[in-house]
Amino acid sequence: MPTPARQYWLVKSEPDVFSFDDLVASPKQTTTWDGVRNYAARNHLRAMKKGDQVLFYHSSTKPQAIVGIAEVVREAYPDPADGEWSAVDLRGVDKLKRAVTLEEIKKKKGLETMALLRIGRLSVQPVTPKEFETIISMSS
DNA sequence: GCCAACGTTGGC
DNA sequence: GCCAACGTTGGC
Repeated sequence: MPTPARQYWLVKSEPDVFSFDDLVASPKQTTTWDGVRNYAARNHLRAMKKGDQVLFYHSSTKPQAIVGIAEVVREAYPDPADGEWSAVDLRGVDKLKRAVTLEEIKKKKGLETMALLRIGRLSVQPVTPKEFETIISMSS
């Protein structure tokens, strides 16, 4: 079977609760991404494949920004607290040299259609390869 | 199965 | 701290 194309995602976290630095400081830089209780978000979790790249976004903080890149290291399995829901394991890969703020994303041509801007409250969302690339280019 | 009430997210 | 957006719950 051919290797499937790598997919891209974005997850939100309140840094006061769990920041990207917390992820990197975790054993093996890996944590269980659980507690998601929204069906759209759950479906995205279930679609994640090992090796997919995940933008790590800090919400409810100043400034809100994408701060790092994580990677899916374990595909969806039952949420430890409630098996009806799903969890994945994420490993912190790279902290962005420069955080890409929500304000910059709003202004950037080509990112108008990012789920981050369109679907405010979705905590796990898909990102297109082009959007991913643009964010990376903005971070250096 | 509809929809009003309620709860939560998250930008401002 | 406010409140808009919107997902979820529960009565009917």
